[in-house]
Parts: sequence; C-alpha cells; structure tokens
Amino acid sequence: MDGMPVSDLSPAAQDYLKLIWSATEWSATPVTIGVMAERLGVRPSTVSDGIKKLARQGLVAHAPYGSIELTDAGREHAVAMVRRHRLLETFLVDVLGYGWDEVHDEAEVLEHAVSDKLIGRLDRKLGHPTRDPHGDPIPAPDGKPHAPEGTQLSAAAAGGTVAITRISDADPQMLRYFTQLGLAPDTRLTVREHRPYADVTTIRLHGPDRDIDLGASASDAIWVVAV
Amino acid sequence: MDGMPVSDLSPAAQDYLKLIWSATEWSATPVTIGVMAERLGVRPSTVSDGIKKLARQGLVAHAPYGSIELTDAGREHAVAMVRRHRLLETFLVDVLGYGWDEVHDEAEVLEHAVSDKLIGRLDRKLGHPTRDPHGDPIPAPDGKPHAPEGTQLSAAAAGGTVAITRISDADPQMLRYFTQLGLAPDTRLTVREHRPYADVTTIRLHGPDRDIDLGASASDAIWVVAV
DNA sequence: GCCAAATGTTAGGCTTAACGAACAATAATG
DNA sequence: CATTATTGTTCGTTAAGCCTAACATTTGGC
Ligand SMILES: [Mn+2]
Ligand SMILES: [Mn+2]
Ligand SMILES: [Mn+2]
Ligand SMILES: [Mn+2]
Repeated sequence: MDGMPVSDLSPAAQDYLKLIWSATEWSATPVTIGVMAERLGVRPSTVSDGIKKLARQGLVAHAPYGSIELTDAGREHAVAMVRRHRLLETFLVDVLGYGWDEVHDEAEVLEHAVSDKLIGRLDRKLGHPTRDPHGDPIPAPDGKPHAPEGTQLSAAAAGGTVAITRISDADPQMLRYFTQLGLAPDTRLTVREHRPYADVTTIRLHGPDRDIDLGASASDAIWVVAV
Repeated sequence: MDGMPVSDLSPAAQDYLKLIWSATEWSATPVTIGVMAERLGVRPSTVSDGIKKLARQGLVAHAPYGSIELTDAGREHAVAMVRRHRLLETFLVDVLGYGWDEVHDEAEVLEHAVSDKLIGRLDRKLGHPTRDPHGDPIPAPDGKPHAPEGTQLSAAAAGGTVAITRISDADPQMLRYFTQLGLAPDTRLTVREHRPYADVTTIRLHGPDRDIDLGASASDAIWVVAV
C-alpha cells in the first residue's frame, strides 16, 4: 500500500530533510544553514549541529562551510514526508472542511504522528489525489520524481495567458487575500504588465474579467504555466 | 466549538493524566506508581519523577509514598485527552475503515498531535458520537462527567440477560478473538455459569444462540449491563 | 510487633534538541 | 588585496525523559 521508508527519524530530522527537498522544488537556490535556520525558526548553531548529525547518518552531503544536499537515502525520507504533508493538507480541506489557509500548520505537526498505514488509507479515501490544496504535486508512494512545471508570476512574460499551477502555502494571510481576489490553483489569467520599479504586476482574471495589481511578494508566491 | 483546555503539556504529561483518569473509570483500584510504570512501559523511577513534576504544576495530588489523585485542573486535561483519544479511534474505524483492534496505538500517538480545531471538526463529521469503537463513552467537549455503568462479565450474576457495554481495548489480539466470536459492544447474551476454579464463564450469545466459554482475562475485559 | 519483601524515591548518567557566546571561515567592499 | 561584514562552527549549558543503582519507606507474614 505504501512503499516508502518508515520514518524512525526524529520530528526535527524529518523537518530538516523535508525542508531541503522542498527548497529546491520550485527554485534552484542552494540550501544554506542560514536559510534553514530562518525557515525553521531556530538558530544557525542548532541547524549546524543537526546537519552534522544527518551527514553522519548518511542522509545529507555536507562539508563544513559547504552546501547542503540530500543523499539518495535522505531524499527518500524527504519525499515520504512531503507526501505525508500534502496528503494531510488535502484531507483537512476535502474531508474536514478546513480553508486552504488553515492547513499548513496542522499538517506540519500531524505529518510526524501518522503511520504509513494511515497515510495509505487517507490516500485511498481521497481517491489518490495528485495535487494538494495549494496546487503542489503529491509524490507517489514509491517516491517517483515528478516534474513540477511553471514559473513565478513575477517572471512570466507580459501578454501571455496562463493558468495558476501552485501558490506557496507559506503565508496564511496571503492565502486569505488570494481567496478574496478569486485566485486559486487552476485559475486562468492574462499577464498584462510588469511595472519595474513599482514592483507591481497587473493581471486580468478570466471569467470575471477583473484587473488586479499584485506586489512582489504576491507575484513571487504564485506559479503559472502557459495554457 | 471546543471548551476544554488547550494542552500545552508534553506528550508524556498528557499520557500520565489520561492514564490516571482512565484507571479509575471502570474500577476503583487506587492508582500507584507501580501500576502506572507497568501500563506506560517505563521504570517506576521515571514515573516517580514525572508525578512529582505534575504535583508541582498542581495537576495531581501526591505526597511521597502516598496515592495519586487528579486535581480539578488535572482532571480537565485528562478528560480532554480521553475525548481526543476516543474521537480519533471512532474516526479511524468509521471514516478510514480500520478494525477496532488496530486503532488504539494509532490514536495513542495522534492524540498528542491534533489541534482542538481538528477535534471539533472530527466531532461534527462523525455526528457527535457518544461511544468509541470499544463502547467507551466519549466525554463531551465541556468535560461533563459521564457515569459509566456496568460490571465485568466475570462478576455478572449467572442466569442474567445482559448487553455488552464496553470491551477493554488494551489487547488487540483479544479484540480479534472477540470479533471471531461475534462479541462487540451492544451484543446481547445470557450468563450461563461461572465455574470457580477453572475460572471459566459460559455465556450464550443471542441470535446465533451459541455457547461460549471465556477465561478470566476475557471475562474481565468485557463489561455488561442488565437489559 | 519485627523483619523481609515489595514498593517508591533519590542521585547520577545518557541522549536529543534547543540556546548564546566565542571563534573560524568565507564573502563583500573599498 | 586587505579589512570588514556575513555566515557557519564549536562548545558549554539547559530542560525533558528516560535509564540503573542505591537507598528509604511501607506492607504483610510470621
Ligand atoms: Mn513538521
Ligand atoms: Mn501545501
Ligand atoms: Mn498517548
Ligand atoms: Mn477505545
């Protein structure tokens, strides 16, 4: 029912691996100790120690002051955690009626507490979903790599017609704002213009045919593909 | 939606309180350090330390070498945990199709990871259930005391016709055996006889009208009420 | 009622995950 | 390219939760 490694790792280790994997899912920015500390809300010294231990366990490759990369074993654990996280988010929205802005923190805790059996049952109950409420792909049980496509809205060519692929779930407040505007995965729109120094992107929503101005943080959080 | 204290307690503390409450739910045996160590699978020294800390926090009353009792504050936390545990078990059976013998350990972990919001949603989704898959009452959100009734089958008067109120979920193997026999909460039966030194209780199942011999451990795990 | 057995407590260690302070290495700036 | 700023590492400490071993108290058998 589920082909991935049972995570006998600590919650902290699971979060480290998941974060390293996720950080390179939509952009190629190298993962540093500082970035990890920032995102995990702990001090760099904590992450430095933690990464050293994961390196000893053969889950990451890391030379002092060097960059951090997952080994094959580490990637397996990471993908398993991403799958758990996204299936749980999908469950919370589809079955328990949560809003898409409410699920991230709940899943962040639950992902460490659920068994592989529960994840298997959830997957079946949900009809083997392939995307979570934010449009992020849900890895298959065997951890098959999936090719995420799309670019940030802020980098999309003006004039093009696109569909939203995913929206970063990092900021619940922003998600609520997007809900108000009618922006969600699969929404279609046309990129009207990028105003450089104002850092504003103007888009036209299809359907209601409304024009919307988005700032840099918003147009960085939205990923689109040409349709 | 949920009236009970948010548990900012550690998983270990939550389990301690839940155990103390549960231990006196169906019998009046005093809760000792030894009993707790046994049931939690840790050493008595560990429990002794833990209880001392809970006493300092005002959640249990305990003088050295004395008996252990919950304070009002401790009872509130305990009942909240019991509610979580039993709602989760019910969810696993009713929604995810688990067997009643498979839910205890899963709920034992999940109960520490779910938010009050999730518990509220679960409760609504399940239609505000009042009993868990083993027949145990689910405390109301406000922690209202519920009066569990019934006696152990081993202590039920011979000749009487009774219904099963609850079956202890402590031993999954035994639960599977009961499933085979057709014994579950609400099953009706007649107590035929107790054979003293053989420690065997013979019952007659209504419906299939089968006679079954149960040993001491089995007839201690089943609680019945007269019908 | 005394003494041994059973039960509970204390003390000292271990591990994990966090921190801050001091230090080391790398990157950026003039 | 030298110096400063940024980033990462190491080390000593703390707090939980667990353990074992030694000790204290209570209980129950005689
Ligand atoms: Mn997490
Ligand atoms: Mn998501
Ligand atoms: Mn538990
Ligand atoms: Mn139960």
